[in-house]
Amino acid sequence: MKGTNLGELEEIVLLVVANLYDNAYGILIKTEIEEKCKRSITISTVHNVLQRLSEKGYLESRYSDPTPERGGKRKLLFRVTASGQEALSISKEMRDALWSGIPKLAFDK
Amino acid sequence: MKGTNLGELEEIVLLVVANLYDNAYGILIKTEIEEKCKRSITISTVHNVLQRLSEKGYLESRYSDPTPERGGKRKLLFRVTASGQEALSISKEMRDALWSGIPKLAFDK
DNA sequence: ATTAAATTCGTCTTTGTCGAATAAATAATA
DNA sequence: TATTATTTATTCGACAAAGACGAATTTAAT
Repeated sequence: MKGTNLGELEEIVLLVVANLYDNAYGILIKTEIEEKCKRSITISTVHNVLQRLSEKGYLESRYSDPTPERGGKRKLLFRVTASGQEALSISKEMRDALWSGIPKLAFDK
Repeated sequence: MKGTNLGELEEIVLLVVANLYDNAYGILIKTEIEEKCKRSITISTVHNVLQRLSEKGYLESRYSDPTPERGGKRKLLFRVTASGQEALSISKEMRDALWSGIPKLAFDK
């Protein structure tokens, strides 16, 4: 990709952040990916992608307040930007169009 | 990816090969991607992906006969394998599920 | 020989992936 | 009540896999 297209993992992370709406931060995103996508992934991989998506302008972030639990450090909360939504939509429409063009025969036999 | 997941371009190429059904070979795949996906791509990139998908067992190929045109060299024709169809379906279902879980609010600023 | 349609090679950039380091809270305890 | 765990989080550094090209090669017709 020359920087414009969404990578395979990038798209998943973006979708998961949208799913988590107001509560999207590293570890929750990780567990969500593992459950919803039946795929294991480390927390550092998640953070890496999160950072790249932010640099591309597809995510924005802010820090939450610390919570009064053991280890209740502040969290970096993410949100999909307008440009991120756009990228997701384009990607979806493109793939939907390709799927709709597949002849029955192609997949039977 | 640890070899198991479909890359972003890999998925597109797989879908385009399915679209082209009986006539999927390098250059046609390239032009098809450029038209359907509004995205430029070189022929060597296409061949590179085609080869990787074959190694992964998602595509199978055979040579056509040469055609009686100037430069009508034999073509390497591709076809999506059962395992390739499976990979495509899994990927689609996963993404559809993620899309269906996105709350309205997430995208209405 | 030349030209055209195809595929293959070699190389480099971007994404994907992880382990280990670091940070900031609460809990334990001497 | 310092100070040393423990826990939840994020950041860093390194490497593998996938994406992307230009140039080289092959094979057919002029």
